[in-house]
Amino acid sequence: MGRPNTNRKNNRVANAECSVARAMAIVGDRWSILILREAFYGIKRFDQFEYYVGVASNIQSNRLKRFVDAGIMRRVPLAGHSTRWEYLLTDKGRDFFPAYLALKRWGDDWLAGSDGPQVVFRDRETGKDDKSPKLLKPGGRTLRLEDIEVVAGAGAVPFNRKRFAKADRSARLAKLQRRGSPPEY
Amino acid sequence: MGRPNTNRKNNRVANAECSVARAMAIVGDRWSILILREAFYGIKRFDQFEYYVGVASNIQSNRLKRFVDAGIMRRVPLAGHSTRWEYLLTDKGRDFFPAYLALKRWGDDWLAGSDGPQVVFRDRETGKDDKSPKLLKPGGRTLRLEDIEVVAGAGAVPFNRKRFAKADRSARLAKLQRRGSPPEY
DNA sequence: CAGTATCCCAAGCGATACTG
DNA sequence: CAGTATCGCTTGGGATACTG
Repeated sequence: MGRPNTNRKNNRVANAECSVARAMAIVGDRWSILILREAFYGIKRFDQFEYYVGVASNIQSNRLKRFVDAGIMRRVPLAGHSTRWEYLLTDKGRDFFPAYLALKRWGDDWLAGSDGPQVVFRDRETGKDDKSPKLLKPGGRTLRLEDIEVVAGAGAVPFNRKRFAKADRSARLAKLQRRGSPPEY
Repeated sequence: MGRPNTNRKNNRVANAECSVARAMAIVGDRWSILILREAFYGIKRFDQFEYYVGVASNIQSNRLKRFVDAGIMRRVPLAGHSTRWEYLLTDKGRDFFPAYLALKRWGDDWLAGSDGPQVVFRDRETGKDDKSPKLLKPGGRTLRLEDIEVVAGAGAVPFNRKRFAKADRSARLAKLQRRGSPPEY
């Protein structure tokens, strides 16, 4: 960090408590999300993951173990066999789907080839092909960064409690109203 | 991959075209998402990122460059200075926020400490503290993996077009109806 | 089929020093 | 302040070989 960052210890704690940092510790590498992608597409067996993801078997083995340890997948015997297995998503794993979807939506909007996305999701009820949905505000409008303000949560460590103190709100709001708009990013 | 995966070339192509894989090539490492987090919280300057993220300056320098190259941030002179800069989110960068939020929501739901999340987002309009919103179906119901079916998109490479052929739908639906429910994950 | 073991290289990362 | 340069360590990853 160039000059010593004397704050390092504080943000070590803050990062350890950051739920996004925790999520990235599980899925934040090159292959994990691709393996999850295949799981969302219905893939269950080792060799099928291998085939569709194109990852080395040692790496995949490592990732699947990590997923089982993290409670994202469970490893169950394939019906009738004692030495063959399936890797099935748990509730926790299935619940990651919206995050996958939001990532996909961003990629489709900003990184896709000119021909459009590789896959789309079709609603089972309506049969309609939809682009991955955007995050909506409860009212139904698309949620944007500008719509929100950050405040400390219930479990905030001191470092974050100070930083995002709710007390700031009135001061910050006043400032906003003087400027008439949310901060420029 | 143990035995040679003769399909490797195909999924190299398929992965290169996968918009999630592309997204992860930009933000799929330990630090990127934490730097983005700070940007979403309003941080703009090099030393402030350093302070709040706790990353080594060489790594951070590298990531900020990557972000600028990827069009997620722009580097602009700080008002009045010629040798000081700000890193501001572009539209593309700001539009990543929902993906960040979905990730956070999953982390808060499944990985947070017992005391609750570190930070919450407060709606600027209503002033209400909200958990990060879930993805909603257009109707308003929470979107779940079971609600959708995967079909090839407009830009699908042959590998994916075959795999997710829309023609499968009737066959798959019939199968589903026989079973009465979506595939077990 | 479903992995494990090994080897070796490349990249990531942290610490420190240095510069305009 | 805002980085760059360098060094050495550690991790990730690809290829191949091997096992029950």
